[in-house]
Amino acid sequence: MVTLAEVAQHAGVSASTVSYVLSGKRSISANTRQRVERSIRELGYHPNAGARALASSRSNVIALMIPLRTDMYVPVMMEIAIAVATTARTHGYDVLLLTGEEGPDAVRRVAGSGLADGMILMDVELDDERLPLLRGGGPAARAESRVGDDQPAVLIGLPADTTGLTCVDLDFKATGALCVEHLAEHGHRDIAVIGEAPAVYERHTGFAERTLDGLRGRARELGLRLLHRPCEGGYDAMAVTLARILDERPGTTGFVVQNESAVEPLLALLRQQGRAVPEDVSVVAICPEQVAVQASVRLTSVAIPAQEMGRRAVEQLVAKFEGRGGDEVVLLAPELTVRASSGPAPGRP
Amino acid sequence: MVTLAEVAQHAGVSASTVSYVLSGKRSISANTRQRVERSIRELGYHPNAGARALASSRSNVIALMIPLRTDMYVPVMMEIAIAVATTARTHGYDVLLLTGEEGPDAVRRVAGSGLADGMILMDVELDDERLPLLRGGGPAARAESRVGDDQPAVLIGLPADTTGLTCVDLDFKATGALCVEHLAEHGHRDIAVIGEAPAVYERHTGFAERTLDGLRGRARELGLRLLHRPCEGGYDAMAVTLARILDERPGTTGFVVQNESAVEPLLALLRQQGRAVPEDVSVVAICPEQVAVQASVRLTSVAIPAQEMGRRAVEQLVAKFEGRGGDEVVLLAPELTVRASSGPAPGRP
DNA sequence: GAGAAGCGTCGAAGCGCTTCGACACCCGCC
DNA sequence: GGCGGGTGTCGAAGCGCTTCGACGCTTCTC
Repeated sequence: MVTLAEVAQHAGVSASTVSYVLSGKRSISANTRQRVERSIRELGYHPNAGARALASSRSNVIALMIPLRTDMYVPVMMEIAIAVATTARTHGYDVLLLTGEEGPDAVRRVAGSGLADGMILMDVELDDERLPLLRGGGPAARAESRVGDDQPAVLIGLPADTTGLTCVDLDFKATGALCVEHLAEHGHRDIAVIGEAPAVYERHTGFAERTLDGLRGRARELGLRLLHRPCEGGYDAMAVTLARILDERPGTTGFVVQNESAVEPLLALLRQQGRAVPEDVSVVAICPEQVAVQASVRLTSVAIPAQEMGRRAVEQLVAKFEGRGGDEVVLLAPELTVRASSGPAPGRP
Repeated sequence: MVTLAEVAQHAGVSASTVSYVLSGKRSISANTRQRVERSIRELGYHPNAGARALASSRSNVIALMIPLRTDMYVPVMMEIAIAVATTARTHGYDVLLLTGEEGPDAVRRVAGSGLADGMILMDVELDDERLPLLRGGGPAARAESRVGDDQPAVLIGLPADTTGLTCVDLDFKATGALCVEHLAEHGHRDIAVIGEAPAVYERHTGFAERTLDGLRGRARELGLRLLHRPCEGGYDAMAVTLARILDERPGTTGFVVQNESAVEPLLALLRQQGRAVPEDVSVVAICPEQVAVQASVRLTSVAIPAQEMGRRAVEQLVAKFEGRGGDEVVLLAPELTVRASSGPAPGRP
C-alpha cells in the first residue's frame, strides 16, 4: 500500500505539499504540481479513506436509506438509487446503502460514527419516526434530542410536517389534478382511480394520499364523479377491483392508475370485456416512462421522474455540505404525455 | 461528538480498556465491562468509523457493484442488493453502492483507498474487464497487475474463466435443462424460447447463454425441436417475435420465457390469438417468483433466487475475510414450480 | 512459602492524512 | 536599498482508534 509520505519522498517534497496538490487548498507551483502528480501516477497512489475521514472529519460518503420491501414500485426505487449513486460520484461522493430495516437506529449509527456526511431517505412516511432526528433549523427543534449537530439530510417524499427538513418529490397533488383535467377535457364524467395497495395507504406513505387529494379536489371543482379503489398488483386482484368498480359505476369511462403492477392487468381485463381503449374507455397512468411505453397500449401517463429526483436530492445535500441553501421543499412539476390510451369519451367528438 | 477517551474517563478506566470491551479481544472483568457499557450508553457513544478503519485497516464495509442499466431484470437486481445489505448488516458490515459506470477504475479506487474490505460484483460478463484485478490464488495470476494483495471479491454470475474467483449464481444451464424436461414430459415436441434482449447476448452476460446451452443440450438429448429468439421486452416487440416464431414453427406448443417484460405480453398475445394456456400451449418462465404469481395466468416457472444469491455472496465474502474457505463456485440448484401455465401437449392425456 | 502462570488493566506508539502557523524567498515599490 | 506583501513549501500537531508489550495482582503448584 502506497502512502502519502512515499509519494512525497518520491517527488522530493513534503507530505503536506502532496496533500495540498490533492486538495487544491493552497496554491502550488506548476512545476511541483506536475512532479507530484507524476509520482502519484507512477506509484499508483490512492489516498486512504479512513485516514482522510479521520483527519478531515468528512467521509465523502452519502448514506441512502431505501425501503426494505421489494414488493412495490421497485423500478422507481432502483432508478432513484442509481441516479443517486452516479450523481454522488460526480460530486466526489460514494453512497452507502442502508435498508429501512434498522429504522431510526441506522440514522443514529451512521450519524454518530461519521460513516457518512449526510443522508438521503426514501419512502418517507407522513409521520416518519426518523424525522425528529433529522430536523434542523428551528429553535424549537434544537431543544429536542437530535443527532449531534445536524446530520444533513434530504428526503425523497413529503412528510406531514416539513419544518426544518429538505424534501424532493414529484408534486403528486398536481399530478392527480392533471390526470383529472386531462380526462375532463375529453368529456369523461365518471372516473375511477386504481390506487396503490391498501398497505401503502395504511403506512401513510404520503404520495398516494397526495395524489388522491389532487384527484378529488380537481374532480370536485370540475364536477366529476370520482371513485377511488386501492388495489394490490396482479391480475387477480385487478379483476376483483375492476368488477366492483363497474358494478358500482357502470358508466365509468376514465381510469387513472397509480399502481404499476395493475396497469397491464387492467388493460387485459378491459380488452377481455370488449371495452376498447381508448375508444370506449380512457386510461391515464402514473408510472415510470418505461412502463407506459412498453404496455400493450401505449399509455397516456404522468411519468415519475425517478432520475431527476435522485439527482436533485444529491444536489440539495451537497449544497447543504457547502453551506449553501437551507431547508427547502422541491416539488417537481408533473408532465402529462398523451399517448394512445386516452381520447374523447364515447359520444364526444 | 463523544470519543473513546471520554467514555474511558467517565468510566474511570483507560482508553484501551474501553476498546477491549468493545472488541472483546481481551478478557475484561464483569465489573469493569458493566461500568464501561453503562458509560457508553449514558454518553451515547458511537465509535468513529474513520479512526477505526485507520487503526485497524478494516473498514467493515462491503462494496456492491450494480449494473448501471435500469432496463432489465431490475427487480432481481434490487432484491439481490437488499439481500446483500441486510445480510451484511447481520455480519456487522455496511454496504457501499457502486454503479458499473466507473468500470475497472472503481475496483482500483475502492481497493486502493481501503473504502471497503471486499466487493461483490453483479452482472458479470463472460470476459469482464474487472476480473484480472480480482483473481487471487493461482501463481500465474500473482504475476499480473492485481489490486494490492488480494481484494477479496465475490461475483454474482459466472464468467468464462473462474480460476481464482469466487462465484455465486443460479445454475442456469440446469435451469434450461429443467424447463425442457418439464415440457418434454408433457409431450411437447416443438419448443420456442423467448430470450432476453439481443443486447444481453451481445454483452455476453453469461446467464443467458448458459440457459440456452442447457435448453439446447437437453432438447437434443430428448430429440425435441427448439427455436430460440431473443426479444426486447414489451408488447410490440413480443408481437413481432411471436409472429415470426409461429410462422417458422406453426406446431410450437411449448414456450420457455426468460425475459420478465415479455411474459405478460406473450400471454396477452396468445390469448388474443385464441390459443389457450395451458390447453393449447404451455408456458414455462424463468423469472422471479412474484412475476410468476402475479401474471394473468399463474406461471409454471423456475424462480430466480435473488435473495439467496445475495445472502450467499455475502457469506462467501465474510468467509474470505475470516480466512475461511477459498475460491469456490456456488451454483444454486434450480427448482421448477408447476402452476397453471403448463400441461399436456394437445392430443396428449 | 517461593516461583510460575494467568488475568485484567494500562501506557504508548502508531495508522495515513489534513491543516495551521511559520518561514524563506521573490517581486515591486517608494 | 530596504520594506511590505504575496507565493510556495515545510514541520508538527493532532484526528480517534487499535494493539502490543509491560506490569501488578491473584491464584495455583510443589
